[in-house]
Amino acid sequence: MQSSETLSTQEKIKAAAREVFIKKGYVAAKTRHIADVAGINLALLNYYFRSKEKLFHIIIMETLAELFDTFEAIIKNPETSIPDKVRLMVTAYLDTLVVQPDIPLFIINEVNRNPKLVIQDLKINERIQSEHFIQQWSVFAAKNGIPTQHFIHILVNTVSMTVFPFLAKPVLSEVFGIKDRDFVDFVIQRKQFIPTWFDVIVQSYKQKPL
Amino acid sequence: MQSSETLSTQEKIKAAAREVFIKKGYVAAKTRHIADVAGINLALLNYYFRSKEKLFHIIIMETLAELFDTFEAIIKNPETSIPDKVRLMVTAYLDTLVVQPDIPLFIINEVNRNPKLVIQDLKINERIQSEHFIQQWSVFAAKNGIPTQHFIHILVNTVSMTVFPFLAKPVLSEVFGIKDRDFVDFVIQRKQFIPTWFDVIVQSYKQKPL
DNA sequence: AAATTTTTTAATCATTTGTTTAATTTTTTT
DNA sequence: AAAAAAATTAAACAAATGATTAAAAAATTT
Repeated sequence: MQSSETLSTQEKIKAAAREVFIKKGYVAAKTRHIADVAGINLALLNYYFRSKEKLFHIIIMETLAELFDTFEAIIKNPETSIPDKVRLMVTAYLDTLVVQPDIPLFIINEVNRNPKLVIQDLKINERIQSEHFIQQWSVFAAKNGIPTQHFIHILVNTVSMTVFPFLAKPVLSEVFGIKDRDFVDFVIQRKQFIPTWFDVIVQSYKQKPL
Repeated sequence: MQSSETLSTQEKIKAAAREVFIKKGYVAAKTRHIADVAGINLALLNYYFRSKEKLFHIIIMETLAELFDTFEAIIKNPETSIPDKVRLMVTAYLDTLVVQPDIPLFIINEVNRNPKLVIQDLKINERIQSEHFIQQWSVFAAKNGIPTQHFIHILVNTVSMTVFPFLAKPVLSEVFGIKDRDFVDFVIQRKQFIPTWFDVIVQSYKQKPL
């Protein structure tokens, strides 16, 4: 076990690569910058990881894996209701993103740059398609009068409301004067609000179907 | 007046630059690629626009200006109610984005890369702060029991639900099998749904305040 | 038609950037 | 301690890239 001051060279490079790639994106990230941040000689990057591309692949895969681990654990839990799962999901992701606010733009950029990446190397389809969750949603939807095709809309709404503020952060900052500290408060408020809005949208189907 | 086949060299460069910058982003866009798409000699790009940076600045400013023209026109219209404005806004932007789906990621990337750009060169603050709109929202919020601080949340929700699907398009495509044609249908459905969800969220404040 | 200006082109420059090489230092094994 | 292996470094390479230059071609003005 190593202390945080005595990371191995490999670990220093990975930590620096994670920081730089997530902040700048693949194209704008430069190997010399990563080497500087890691405090190592440039050649060591290729010595340990062969190429920028290969190093990047490791970083984005680890980042995506962490996010999907959370997702998978929550939707596959047989103990929680659908609204519980939404609340857990929103809370988990907002807690993560508050301390790593650059992750959404990073992921979205790289998935757009290479869409096959997601489905090929990670086997997301298998991981997302949980029998339990599909079944649970069907029951929930039926009980609330929600048409099957609306699953994707409601899912997109929830993810949108959770993730989009991090993409729009500079706009909120410059146009609405929401500085870093205010932004954290703003996001913390949404941990409560978003699950409520989810409920409100769901309830609306019972009252008057769209 | 020139026909579309006989654009001036300047116009050909701008059209190509718009296409390439929006598709690739500033860093990944290469001047030689822009020149190729425009069908002109590379040196002409610098002859007419001095530098890649200056050309880019023109493109992003024009793109932002178009989007804000729409926004300004809608919120400053004294004839329409708040729900009307939401509906008009959602419809206008979804219609635009269906034919130019790469714009959201382009804007978000470049605003994140240089946040000052938005507030400095465009004077967005002045344009957004409409006395009429602020007044109208105050009345609307009071009538529906919406706390003042929730304005920003509800605005962010509406924009999130409208814009985010275009950022997540490859995920929807690869993970949920929503191909190009399906995506257009999906977005068209949301032209109706999002204003309804806005109403639903607003209504929820009357019934039981958060 | 001649002169002048504008536009276009091919070639080149200077810098950046990902990667490699060969030598040196450090660590591990014998 | 000697030998072998692993890690590190400085230097350099090759390709890509934004920009410039000087000459040629085209258009405009005189």
